[in-house]
Amino acid sequence: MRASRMNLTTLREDPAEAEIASHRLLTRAGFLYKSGAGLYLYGPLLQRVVERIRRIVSEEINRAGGLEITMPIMQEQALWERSGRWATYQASRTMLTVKDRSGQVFGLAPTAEEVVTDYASKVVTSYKQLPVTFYQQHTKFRDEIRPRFGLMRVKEFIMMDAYSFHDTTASLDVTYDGMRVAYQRAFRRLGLEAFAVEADSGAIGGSGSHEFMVAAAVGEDTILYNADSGYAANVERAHGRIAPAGPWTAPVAATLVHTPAVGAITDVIGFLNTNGYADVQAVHALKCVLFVAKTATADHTVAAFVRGDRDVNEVKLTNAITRLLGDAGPVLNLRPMTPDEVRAATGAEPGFAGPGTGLKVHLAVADKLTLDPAAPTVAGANKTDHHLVGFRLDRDAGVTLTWDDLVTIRAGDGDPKGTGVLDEKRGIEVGHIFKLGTKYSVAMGAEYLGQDQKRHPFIMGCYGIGTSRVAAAAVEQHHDADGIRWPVTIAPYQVVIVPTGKPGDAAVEQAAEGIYQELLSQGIDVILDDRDQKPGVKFKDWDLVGIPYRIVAGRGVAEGLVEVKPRGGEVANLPIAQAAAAAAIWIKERIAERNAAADAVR
RNA sequence: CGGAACGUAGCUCAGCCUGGUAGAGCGCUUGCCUUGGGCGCAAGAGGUCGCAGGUCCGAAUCCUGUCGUUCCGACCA
Repeated sequence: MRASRMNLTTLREDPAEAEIASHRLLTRAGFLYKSGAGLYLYGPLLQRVVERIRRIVSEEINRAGGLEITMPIMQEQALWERSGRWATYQASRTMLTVKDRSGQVFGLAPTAEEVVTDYASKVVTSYKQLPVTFYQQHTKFRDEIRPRFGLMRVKEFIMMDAYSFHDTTASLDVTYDGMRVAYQRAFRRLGLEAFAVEADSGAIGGSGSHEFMVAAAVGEDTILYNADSGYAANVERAHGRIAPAGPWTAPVAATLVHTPAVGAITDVIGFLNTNGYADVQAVHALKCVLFVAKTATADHTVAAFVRGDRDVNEVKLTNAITRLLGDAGPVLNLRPMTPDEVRAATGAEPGFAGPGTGLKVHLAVADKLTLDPAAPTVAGANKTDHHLVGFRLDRDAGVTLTWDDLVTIRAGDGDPKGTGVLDEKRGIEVGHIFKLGTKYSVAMGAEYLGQDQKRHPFIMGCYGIGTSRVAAAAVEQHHDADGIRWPVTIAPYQVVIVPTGKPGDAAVEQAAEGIYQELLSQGIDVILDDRDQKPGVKFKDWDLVGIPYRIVAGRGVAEGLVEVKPRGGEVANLPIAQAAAAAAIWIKERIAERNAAADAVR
């Protein structure tokens, strides 16, 4: 490709709304154009990057046995009602809908379990066809509350979504592990350092779920991990060991104490320390957080209790409530109570809620890891400006408690698998694998005929990779002060040739053209920068765009030399005749490294 | 959903408080100069100031509404 024909448009200044490197650089280098909030046009360069990502992902899913298909983006409401997900997606308002001329309502695919399950139920009729995996890489829609960070969180994006069908859980386990390997191979070929973490699988079915994370400070997920034991989990599901609270000098019976205008636990403890309870600490307090959990049929008021120094994990709480509700669930939405709702539930100003008498909620859940029912605590008294000191859950509770896992694990907590301590980092979720079980097949009546001559619902797995998000994650992981440093496997072009020198310098132009033609003939994706620009402009542009390898034909040409330079690497001078071969070899070596890394995946 | 800010040239922004009919830098076009890190010289094109009302002799500027964008927040008691 000749640069004069590429419609290359680079910006010298950062776009005003870009907060993270990938958004900033992709916009400045002309890969990305914002069409609306959370809506982006992929420019010619990004199109090539996405195409390469797509190809590598497809190759790996194919290798794992996947069959590529294309499913409709517009999906009938009736189909989604068969799985029961129409209501949940309407409640959470994450699905965009459209109407056709007759008024029929369609959802725009956020995922495609319903469509593919319906398909499988029609075309997969015998156990002899199992296992089978269908997948696509297609546009998805999510009505995000807040799209942001450029390509990272958008309303419309490209996702690889795969769905596997099985007759046994053992078969699902095999495919699930095969997909894990395929993902890891794909990410290594794509040049991403991704790692698998245990993920929340929701309270409904699902015997396992892992997310694939790219470590990045701008990531929206928090991961707890221990490099020694290999434990890694999303904070939404992470387990840990937490040191128990030590003893303190508590009154024998729960004692009502006037704690004027101190609602927050640290303030309450500080107040008590100077008013007769010198050794009580936040770990001895009982934190009560009030929520409203919405299900399809009702709003349930919920009180959640954790130790005073810890936080409630809303994902864990949602799952706990769903387990508690059973058939009355699932929880579609969980939100903190408004101050007015808190007053109604406790009869007190916010800040003084507790599990004693006077608390009026439908459900009360206590954290089993951090709370000891027999230990004395400090709890809100459900009376403005008052706490109960020496309160015991086993003796003084005014509500019926359910014990479950609610606490948010944090750095410094013990590794649940061993003796080490957990650390914390941020990650970008680029993939997710999930054992679905029979949730969709049972709901939708998707069955096959087994060897036993009986009908059985499919056992399913589903798997996703954020194809377009991978491009953004790659930039987050590979950039420097000058611009993007694309991994060779996904770079829009692999080599750029920059002729410099006086216009009409025939020797320079011939050298550049010769190298260009030679690389083209070798199938290398190469750019010849034939623009009438000063060298500085050209160098800046290609560093920004992130082409991995650069050949400069300039003042050395008189001595028969050109310069070669990998992006971010050292300059070397080579005879003109050797430049193309050197570039081709360098490219092939980098690709071979990626493939070797992929082959090393266990 | 709640709150705040912003919307002026392709981009980044100034002008608005104190109304008088629009500016800078970059980019773009043309010509000259020539070419090793975006910064040589000159000339030029380009905006009914998001949209709709209102006030006024006069509105980018003041008022109201509306649309859009961005950021923050949604209560851990």
